[in-house]
Amino acid sequence: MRYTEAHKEETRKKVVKAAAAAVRAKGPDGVGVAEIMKEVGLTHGGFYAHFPSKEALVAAAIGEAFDQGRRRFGRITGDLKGLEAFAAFLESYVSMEHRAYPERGCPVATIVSDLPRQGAAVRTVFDAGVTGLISRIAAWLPGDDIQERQDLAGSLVVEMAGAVSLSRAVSDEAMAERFLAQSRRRIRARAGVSDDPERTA
Amino acid sequence: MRYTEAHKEETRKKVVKAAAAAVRAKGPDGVGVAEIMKEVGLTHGGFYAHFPSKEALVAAAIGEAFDQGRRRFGRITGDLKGLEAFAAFLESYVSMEHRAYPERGCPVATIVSDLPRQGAAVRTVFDAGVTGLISRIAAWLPGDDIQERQDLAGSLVVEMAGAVSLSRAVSDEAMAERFLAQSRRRIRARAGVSDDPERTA
DNA sequence: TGTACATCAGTGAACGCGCGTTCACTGATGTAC
DNA sequence: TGTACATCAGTGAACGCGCGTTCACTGATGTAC
Repeated sequence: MRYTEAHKEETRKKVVKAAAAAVRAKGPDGVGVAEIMKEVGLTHGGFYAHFPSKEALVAAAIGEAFDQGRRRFGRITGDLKGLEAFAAFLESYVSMEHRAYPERGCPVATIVSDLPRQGAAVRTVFDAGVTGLISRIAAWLPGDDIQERQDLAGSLVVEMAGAVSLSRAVSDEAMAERFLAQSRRRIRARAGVSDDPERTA
Repeated sequence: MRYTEAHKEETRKKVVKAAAAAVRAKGPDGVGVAEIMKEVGLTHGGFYAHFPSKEALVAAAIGEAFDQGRRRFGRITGDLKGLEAFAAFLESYVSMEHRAYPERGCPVATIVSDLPRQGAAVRTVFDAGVTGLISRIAAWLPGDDIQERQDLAGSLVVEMAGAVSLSRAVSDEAMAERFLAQSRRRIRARAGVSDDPERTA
């Protein structure tokens, strides 16, 4: 079979990408190695040519999920700066759309409560992802006190991710929508975003 | 073996109680039927004399966890009323103590992200639990507009549960403590609780 | 009051299943000569 | 330029394990007579 030089790296990427979606959709313990390999068109036996263990894959997958989030929200905010960028990010994050597609959404909202049960490698990647996310948001907030911006950003992330994960946890769609709408409105107020007239309260 | 009339009911209660702790500690899919029966001093075979399936046990366990929460926070708030009761509840909920003991904590903060993967019976119980929790908090908030109080309570629960679950998800204790302290401070401000001098910002 | 039988919570072996991981093997291609 | 060998990503059978669930059985007690 012997493949070209770049082939192995490409396969690895495909596996990580598939895992990044699967981990968010079904949780780290809900996905199987065989299942992910099959999605990529391979058999499970070949897995260990790429990863030393399932845990290593889960760690890589969560890292990839955070990277996707970064790129995605870079695209969403576009050329916007400061609070306008944050407002755009917020609308897209705290939304029924985000709720509906965990497999391509923010890993924080998807797997928070799975994390305490994960191994050290996974948790390290998650810590870094959360720190990065908060720093990016802090950079959009006004004010000279960096620590204060960081702290506010942390609290905003807590409510944003909390709203999306709780909206997914309840099966009543109306309740879910209410959580999201309320959190969106209140987060906007807390961050100092001026009210958007097209939005309902 | 034949037992007294009340015996079966007592056994059932013990099983549910053990499950309520285990489900919060390890997640609904992380606990085994055999493990829980063993904790109660029985063998796994007898399980199906009490429950039709594992899912039924998980549903009962989550209901029990919400009930425990209700009793627990009734104890904590004591004779306090209105915002004072809420403030006491908040201090105890958004705390390192709560973070450290998921097995006796609020089920919302413990298993949010497991819920979308659970069956209908479990999700129904969870919906009811969340609704009850929010209503109790809404009753403590000031204002005449019931809907507005309910909405604010929802947003507060989102941040409270979000803060505790995110604080558990990160392994860095300092980061965890910061999340909790910041959320506590900002939730107090949002709910209109007057600043408590003994507390650091 | 005494005896035979019914009840049923709990036992423990067994089931089928899916999991993570291991391993001997394959075979197309790169490399050495 | 041609031939022999080494490489190694991927295959597929097999492993040990723990899971939820089933089931024939037990045996102390309640009930019928």
